Amino acid sequence: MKEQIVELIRRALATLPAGSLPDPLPPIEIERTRDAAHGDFASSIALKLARSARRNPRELAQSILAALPASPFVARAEVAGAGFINFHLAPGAYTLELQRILDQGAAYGHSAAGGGKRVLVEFVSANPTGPLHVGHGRHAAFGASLANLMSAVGYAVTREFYINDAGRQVEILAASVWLRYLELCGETFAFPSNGYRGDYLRPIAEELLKTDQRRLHRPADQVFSDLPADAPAGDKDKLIDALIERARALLGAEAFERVVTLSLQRMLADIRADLHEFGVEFESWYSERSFVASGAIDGALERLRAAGHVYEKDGALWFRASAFGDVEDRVVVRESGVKTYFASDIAYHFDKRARGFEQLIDVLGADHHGYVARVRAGLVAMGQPADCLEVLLIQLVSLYRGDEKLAMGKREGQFVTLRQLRDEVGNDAAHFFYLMRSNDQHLDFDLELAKKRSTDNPVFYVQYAHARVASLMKELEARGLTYDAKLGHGQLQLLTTPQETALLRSLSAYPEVLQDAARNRAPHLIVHYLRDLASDFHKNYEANRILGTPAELLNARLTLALGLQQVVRNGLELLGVSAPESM
RNA sequence: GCGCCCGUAGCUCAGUGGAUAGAGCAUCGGCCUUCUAAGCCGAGGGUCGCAGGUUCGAGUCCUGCCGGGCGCGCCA
Repeated sequence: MKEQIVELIRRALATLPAGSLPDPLPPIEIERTRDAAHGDFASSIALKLARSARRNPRELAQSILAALPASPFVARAEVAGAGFINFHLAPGAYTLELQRILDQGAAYGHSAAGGGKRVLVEFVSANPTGPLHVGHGRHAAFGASLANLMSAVGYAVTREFYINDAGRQVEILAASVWLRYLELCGETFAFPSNGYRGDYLRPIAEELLKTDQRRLHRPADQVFSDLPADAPAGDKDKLIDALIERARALLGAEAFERVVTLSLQRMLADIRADLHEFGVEFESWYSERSFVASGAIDGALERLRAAGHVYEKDGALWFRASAFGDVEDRVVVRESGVKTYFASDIAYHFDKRARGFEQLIDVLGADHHGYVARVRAGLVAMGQPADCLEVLLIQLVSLYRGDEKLAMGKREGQFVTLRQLRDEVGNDAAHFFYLMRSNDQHLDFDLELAKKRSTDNPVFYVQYAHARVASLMKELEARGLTYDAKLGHGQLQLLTTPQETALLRSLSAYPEVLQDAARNRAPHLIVHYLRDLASDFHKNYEANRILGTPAELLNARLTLALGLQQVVRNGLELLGVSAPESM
């Protein structure tokens, strides 16, 4: 709809004398007006062109207006204010859009604007060392919805979960499981503060006891003898490293690896199940372990070395990140010869490009912001364009129960899991609430509100609009009537009340909202739109009775209701929220 | 100290450089014979943190300051 108005202006401009306008022309932009007195759409093109054309804006607007081709969609256009051109649409333009909604159904609002560009959206990528918590839930909801959005506007999207199953944390995980196993064998000791202390490891330890019986049992004094002291007096890092070494020595490398593998498998299975239950799916689960094993990291480092972007200092190998926009250089190979996580991350991001993805989107926690510049530096050093990587940082989530803020410190070990949250408020409310705010805004998640069955609760309010239409159709049937689509579509000119007009206008904005939301990586715009749309519907529902009116009006109004229902369903789908038939 | 994010109504937040800055909640006042009152109608409520600058036009862009959050490892 918007595009049609833009096209009219484009054609009008083309008829103006060539020398009077800048070349090339700036993009023609029109926007929905805030004030109905200004019509439906407004363009400030004359204001923007006035300077370079050295003409008075209003006068320029007048000549554009005069050159505007006639269109059945535009009732009238006029110059207003400082030089705006306001377009008042013919009612037929909106009813035509309503027909388009019902013709296109689930595809309404979708476009090919993305041109099939291959985009990799990486999100969640939680360490497989514990269950997902409420913060991960926001990442999951956001990443999934963003991927849906970009897919809807024509990008070829792949969702990827990067499994951090390599490195020291994995060994800490295995050591932690083994210690729980030793407890099951009757040993008692102080659990190291840097281990994974959550109860979620106990079932894995129990499984280990079943499969291996007591073969991995070693007395606690043997395990802990001559180990560094734990924090706060000692060094918790040294302790855990020594403990890992001790476990390897006492069990043998092979047995320890088995504990690693078992632990990883169980943790990952839990994460996958959790996300699946949440309705979040990934096309790609990319294992760091196998990536490391493929030699890709050495390859990347070699590439950097060949290009002269690394140097040795203090026995370590440094990447010259400061030459590519980072604030300082970064270590890629430690003095010990062990590669840093950063080295594997450079390689990983390069690998994404090598797999043919043009645009890389990382959804990360806001605490990773310091990481963005160095990863981009790595990509640029490897010959990739700086803007191929886009990092979207997600701010923290705070849980509330009404006014009471819930403590969620990981330190206290009492973090709330995504599963607990889902169990309490349900998947729909979780998705919706996670997506209500912009990603760069802290999110206050009110559990009480999310469960409410009333208008205060936005997810309920929106779903209720959908259910109300379904209920309407049921009541229609109960009264022995049927919806006559043909009659309805032919009588849309009867939709003339202020509420109907407002609803028609709002509905027609959906494709524009999708474009905006996708372009700005902002699923929350869909949430706000749906809330407003639902409000327009409820107002109309109260003001204009549908059942009991003459057949022409009845079917016209049903058509509008069904169009609303379709758009609500489409929007909720993008958010990962269900559209119930009854509530 | 350096870096990133945030600062808009009592609260939580929208607001691709456009016209008189919006929504929900909360508060106050109304509306059920009639399709779900799980709803609707109305009212009050603003120095867009402060100060400069760019622009025909700034909540939006630039600079400086103030306040809040987060991060600054040869951890991952």
